Amino acid sequence: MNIPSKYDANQVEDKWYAYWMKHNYFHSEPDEREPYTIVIPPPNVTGVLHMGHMLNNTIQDVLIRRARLQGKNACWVPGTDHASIATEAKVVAKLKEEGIDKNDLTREEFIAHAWEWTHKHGGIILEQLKKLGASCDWERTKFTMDDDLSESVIDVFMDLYSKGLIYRGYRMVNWDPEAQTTLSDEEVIHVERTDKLYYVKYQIEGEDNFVTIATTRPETILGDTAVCVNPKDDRFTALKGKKVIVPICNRVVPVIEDDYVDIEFGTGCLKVTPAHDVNDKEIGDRHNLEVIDILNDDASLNRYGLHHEGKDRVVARKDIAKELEDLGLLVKTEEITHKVGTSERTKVVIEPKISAQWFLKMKDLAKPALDNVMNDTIQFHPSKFKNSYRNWMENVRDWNISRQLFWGHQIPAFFYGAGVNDFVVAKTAEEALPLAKQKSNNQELTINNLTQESDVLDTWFSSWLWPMSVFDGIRHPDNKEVNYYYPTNDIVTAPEIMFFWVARMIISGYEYRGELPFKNVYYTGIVRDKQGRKMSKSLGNSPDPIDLIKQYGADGVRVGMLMCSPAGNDLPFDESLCGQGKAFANKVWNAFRLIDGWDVTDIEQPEYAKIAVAWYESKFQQTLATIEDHFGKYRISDALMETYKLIWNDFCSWLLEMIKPGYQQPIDRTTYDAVIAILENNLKILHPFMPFLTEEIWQHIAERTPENALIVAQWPEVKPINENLIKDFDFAAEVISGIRTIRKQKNIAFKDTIDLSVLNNDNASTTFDAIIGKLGNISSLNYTNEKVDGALTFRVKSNEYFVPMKGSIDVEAEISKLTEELNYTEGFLKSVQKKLSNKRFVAGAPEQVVASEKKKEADALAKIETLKASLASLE
RNA sequence: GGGCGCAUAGCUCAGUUGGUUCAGAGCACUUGGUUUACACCCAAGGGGUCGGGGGUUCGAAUCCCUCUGCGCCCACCA
Repeated sequence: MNIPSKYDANQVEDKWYAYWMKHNYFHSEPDEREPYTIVIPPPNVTGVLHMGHMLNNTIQDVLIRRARLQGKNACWVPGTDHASIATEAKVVAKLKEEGIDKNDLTREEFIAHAWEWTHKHGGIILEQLKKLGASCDWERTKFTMDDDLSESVIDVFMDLYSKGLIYRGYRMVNWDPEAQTTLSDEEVIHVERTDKLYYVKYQIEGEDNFVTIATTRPETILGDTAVCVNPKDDRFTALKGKKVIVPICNRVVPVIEDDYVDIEFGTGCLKVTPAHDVNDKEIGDRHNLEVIDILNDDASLNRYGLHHEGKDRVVARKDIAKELEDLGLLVKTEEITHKVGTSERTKVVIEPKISAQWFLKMKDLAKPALDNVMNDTIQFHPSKFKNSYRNWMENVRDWNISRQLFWGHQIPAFFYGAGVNDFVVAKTAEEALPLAKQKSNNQELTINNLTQESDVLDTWFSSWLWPMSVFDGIRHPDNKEVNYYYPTNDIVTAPEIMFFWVARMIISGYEYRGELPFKNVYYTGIVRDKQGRKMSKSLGNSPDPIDLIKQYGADGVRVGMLMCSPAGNDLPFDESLCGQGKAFANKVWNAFRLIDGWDVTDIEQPEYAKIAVAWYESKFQQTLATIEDHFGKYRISDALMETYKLIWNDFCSWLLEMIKPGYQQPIDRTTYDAVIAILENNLKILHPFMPFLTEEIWQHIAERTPENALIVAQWPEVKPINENLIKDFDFAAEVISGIRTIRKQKNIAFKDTIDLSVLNNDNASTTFDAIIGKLGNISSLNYTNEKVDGALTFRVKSNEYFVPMKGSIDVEAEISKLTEELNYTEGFLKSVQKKLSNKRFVAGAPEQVVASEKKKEADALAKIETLKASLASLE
């Protein structure tokens, strides 16, 4: 065979990905096997792969590959999200570069541009996932604006409307002046920042007296329609029933009283601007105040801004503050730290704005979604996220689902009038017309009187259906696919989108299929740099995943990412971890090269090889059980680390060293075959983590038909564990370690053989003696009944080992070593005896604990005896 | 303002119901080692009063209280 001495990851990875694709291993069709399904969290269609995607998709691929090896019908559905706001913003920016203003385009023209952009950039991210080794069923690739998925979205909208769960209302919503659309509450991020708090005097009507209010937004003064104090605040009793004059616009507004006002804050006197603050709106509603909206959609001042009309709100704020100062109405300013709502997408400060929007009533829908997470029907990993989930669900508010954008699913509603409710919900104008005639009581209506709602739906209103819609389970709830694949098994996502996405998928799942959308939710952490900062494009602290793959191989990067990513904890990413992954690939490759280079003959199997193989088989089974346990608990990092240690330490450092034939010696066929079988099992359990490397080696080991590729091999079967063998090995390993220590201390090269005598106080098994002889390069291993004079010694448990020295030994050094050990043992004995002489311990502790303490005491006593005897013989 | 979580070796983290093999792993570090797979390697070794204080218990990294320092989520205080 032609085995290269260096492992070339890039070349190997491209080769096997192409091979897997060619043989269609990733594709799934419903059959008799148990399904194992994951739907990908669809990345933004025009996005590029970042480290978060790398982590997230590596985990999904590990899970799906493992399931495939376990003989399940593994199906990983990929796809992308149209990402309404984000994509529209990109298209707007691109058009702007070309000198085109979105407002000059018709809806159809704009959407054509958006599709062009989507076709150009969409799918890049999916190609990048292939480099990572993602074994997605690419034939099933979906896009949230595919015809069938769009139709599902519209169907759901109409259904929820018919159930009375969707309504249109004139409400205070979050307005993003940059994107010029409303946002859901979840899309508003509260950011702490320091602003100025302005104290402004309002003259009391008909008096020379003033009242002072405090505000962070002096520009909104122009929209003030009242001044409010707390009725319990006796400082302001004189103000009752009076009116004040709003500065600059000189509007005369009433002084009202409301419990909402915090007596402690500012001056205890609040200006009320119902159009621009949620609380003010509520106060306004209670007191029937006029609502004066002073802003345009881009957050510049409108005609109510008077001589400030047309200025941006931020500019106007400064200018108005200046004007107030000039008027002598600005008492003072002070710094204030508070939280300001900003747009998740555009980062600009959100403007509360009253407008007519579409809402989904959430409260009743949320009920089963809450219950089934709390009772673990759907499991969260880690479970700590149940708390915040519950908190959100219990306080869930109606979901603003309309967006003033073009790119997305246009709301299927047709207006026949200007009123908030002058509409009917229908797929087409033709279907809408009779309904409109009926609802409006106007038989004269024609199709030309109908206008479709121009708003589109929130992006999440399509992704919340993803686990169902990718299997066409909305339009055809009884189709074979959805019945087979749904509910899916796992969803792997970031806690940041728990409310945006996870919660809503659970809600829609129960509403439309009456059951959970997935059984497990695995929350990944945030990928951070060494300084603990979140990796982001804007900070420029994120390595390019594709560069990493080029440098370390996809397998290396996968291992690097998983080495440090416990579920739900942030991942402090350090590129050197990828180096560790690459080193591991190299290690496995070289182990294979060693085995591959052996000359196999039909000689008899040596006893030590038989034992070594039997030991590893048990060790493998024991470790496999641990790995399965980790997987069961979604502790992927631990599963990987366990696999890593098994292969590096137990397989390479111990087993291969134990059975390795001497220089230019052949190996017997029995051992060789056993080692190949062992290697194959190792490759199987390593495959989910390092798919490329393992397939490469697998295919080198033997000629494989496509049916016998590693990717579709069978997960190792469970066999009984010989625990005595493992125990005996551990003992032998300590002996070998003791020999190595003496060699190092005395500078005895490995190639020089040594003799070893044993005083077998511990009655230790002799099973591994041949192996001790081999790995210790022992010329003769003798059992003895008495101490050996003039020898170096070490102890394992209560066994004593003697390495006779030909020349003189360093008596002083031996004495000090033994004395140190004696002192330690005596101290240890003392603490054990103290415990045993405590009556309450003996009475209170479980029997086995007491017994073990007694055993410790006896062992220590025996050890002290032998140590003393050794010392005596030296002195 | 409400809620949740974290603090264990230089770094990143395990440590399940308090008790055998409880103070661990990987990396890093120190020392030695290359004719016989791998220096992306092998071997040996050092390193922690388990954040501070108090309590419960025969016994606490583990349970309780408290303090300190971080992190996250939610929330309409101008």
